[in-house]
Amino acid sequence: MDSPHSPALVSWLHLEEEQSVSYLEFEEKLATWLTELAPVEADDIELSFTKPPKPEMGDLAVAAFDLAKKARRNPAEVAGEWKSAVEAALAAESGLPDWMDVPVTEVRTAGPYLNLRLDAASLARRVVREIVEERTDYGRQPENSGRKIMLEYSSPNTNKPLHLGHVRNNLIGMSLSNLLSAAGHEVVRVNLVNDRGIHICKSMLAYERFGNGETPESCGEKGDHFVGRYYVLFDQKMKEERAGYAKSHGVDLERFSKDAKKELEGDELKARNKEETEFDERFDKESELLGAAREMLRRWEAGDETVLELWNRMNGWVLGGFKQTYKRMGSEFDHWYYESQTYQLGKDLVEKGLGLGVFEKHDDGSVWAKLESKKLKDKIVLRSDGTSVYMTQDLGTSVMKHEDFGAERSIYVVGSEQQHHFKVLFAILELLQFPWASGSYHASYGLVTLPRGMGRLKSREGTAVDADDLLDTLHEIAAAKIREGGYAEGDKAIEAAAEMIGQGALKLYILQVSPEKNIQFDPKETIAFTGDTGPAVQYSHARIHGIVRKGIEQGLLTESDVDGGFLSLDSAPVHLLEEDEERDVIRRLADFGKVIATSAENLTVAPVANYLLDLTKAYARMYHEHPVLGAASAELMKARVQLALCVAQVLRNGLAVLTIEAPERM
RNA sequence: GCCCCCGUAGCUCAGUUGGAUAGAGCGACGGUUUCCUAAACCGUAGGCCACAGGUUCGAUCCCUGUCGGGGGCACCA
Repeated sequence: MDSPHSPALVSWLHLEEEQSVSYLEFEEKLATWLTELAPVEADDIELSFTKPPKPEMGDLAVAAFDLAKKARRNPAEVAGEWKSAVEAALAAESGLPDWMDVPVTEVRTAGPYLNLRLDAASLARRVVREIVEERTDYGRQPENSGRKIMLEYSSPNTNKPLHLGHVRNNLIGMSLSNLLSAAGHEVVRVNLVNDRGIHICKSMLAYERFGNGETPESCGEKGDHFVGRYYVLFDQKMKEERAGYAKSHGVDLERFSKDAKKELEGDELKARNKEETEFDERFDKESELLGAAREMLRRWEAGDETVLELWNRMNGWVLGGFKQTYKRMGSEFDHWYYESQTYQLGKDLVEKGLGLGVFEKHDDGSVWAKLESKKLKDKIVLRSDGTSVYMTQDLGTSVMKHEDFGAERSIYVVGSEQQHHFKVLFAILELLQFPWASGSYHASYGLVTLPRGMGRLKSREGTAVDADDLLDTLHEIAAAKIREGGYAEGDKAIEAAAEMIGQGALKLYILQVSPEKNIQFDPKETIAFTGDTGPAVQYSHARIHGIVRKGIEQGLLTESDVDGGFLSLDSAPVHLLEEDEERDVIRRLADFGKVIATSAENLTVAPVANYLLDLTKAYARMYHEHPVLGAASAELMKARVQLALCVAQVLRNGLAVLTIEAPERM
């Protein structure tokens, strides 16, 4: 790689540059160095390291398959020559390259593989130094990508409270923002609130008719649950009306029930289904309640003041409730968009697109996007009555978002059920020739389903697992566990710990699963707190701080020893850490930056979550085998304390990406 | 009918972007406690990586097909 600096400047910068090289960059340099030594010209081959299957085989492995293929030779033979070349370079009189502050101490071949062993003491010193110097920045890449990335997530409807699906959405959105920011990008987090439409009018109408002027304050209810209750009430009243309608029209609704249909087959079933849709269509047209809701929407769009006033009041209640939940979960946004303010925007765009031939007006006045060239079905963008649809609104908002922030990439965190919508959206944006359209990306994720028989966590509204209920339940279970085990004292401390642990359990449980997969959500497993769980990671972190406290108590360490959170680099001889379990932990600590970088490239935080679980286990093994405070010498004790503190720092940094708190005591 | 995603231990999930002997947790069975928090550690059992072809020196990973599960293909959002 060419340096942008002149040779003189580089030499002047030398010391500083060397220090700022992260372990991640060290591995990259090592890879290019190896490429140059390869017995086959390999400029076009990108070497990547893997881990040998067994630790005693070495620290890094490279396969010679690609080289061998290029030279049409035997891989093992190529590896053998390669090994000789590397050994010669290591033994050269000119010494090792300046950047190689962790020397390669051994090169071995195992068939087609080249296994390298790194000097353990140097590696320990280097990794520990990097962590101690960078602390919360360890694993982060400098903010030099020059890329601004916009992330839209959460996107709630203001007619009912947040549910389990929103929880996954928020967790993915929050953690992905943190991850991309850690990878050196500038991130803008945006929430597009869906605060308008017929569903909003339903809860408004129910409130207007049956609310008797009560408010969230008057009945001590969280605003979003309050409004959600009326949304459910609307549905109930609709069902009642439907039943009455059926009766007065001589239709037996029992005929449409699942039980009744179970006995039908083929044409009979088809006929019955048709009968049902026809009935529903008729009822739809004639329903008094639905008609009133539609009328309300018309008045809303016409700017009717009483409707707008009610809408404002109820939206305020819901948003107030959402903000409480967001705050509790740690969800933050840089900017909020409201559909009520953006839903008209797309119309101008459509006008413009008509000129470009992207859209086409039909005889009935409706306007369609022509998508044949993208191998998609045409999509309506303006109804025959001139009103806009979801797609129109999203087109407008996309343009507005880009005008406001000019992000190079725009990521939409939205469930996989909307894959088709985004495929169409991006296709239209491209046809409209927005240069930034290709930077659009749908970060899709799967559903969260419950195992059957899980009624306990169903929401107050009875439709889905309510987010607040879920957080409360986890909190309570954690609190009970803490009381039982006597892990904390005082109500305040118990409550605080319970909240951290309950959320840690939930967040890690959800984030460790790859986003594209559906999650089978089993609350029991989430709050087990043992094994591969968030609390286990948090617990490791807390115990490390417990060790330091104990060390000070026992007079083995002084307050000033660990003044800055770590021991000083001089006082902790980490090169003494030679046990297998210690080396394993050090190697894992070194890998953190790579995990962050590749996870960011792949737009998923799941590997970060799994990395933390693995690090936790590796640490537990080490801790179990090798006493820290009871180490054979004071020197070794300090080295182990330092390593433990490094583990705690990396756990903390990783948990921070996942928006999980790292408690110092539990 | 067409499109997208998923299928790995009894259950819930990882799997270094195609490489060496496929890994965890839970559950089961057995062990470890005068020792820094047992919310722990160690061991045993448990696998045709859904199935069948193909590409490749090499496939859990890529391609095609079949089966199974989920989601979608609105003048709903």
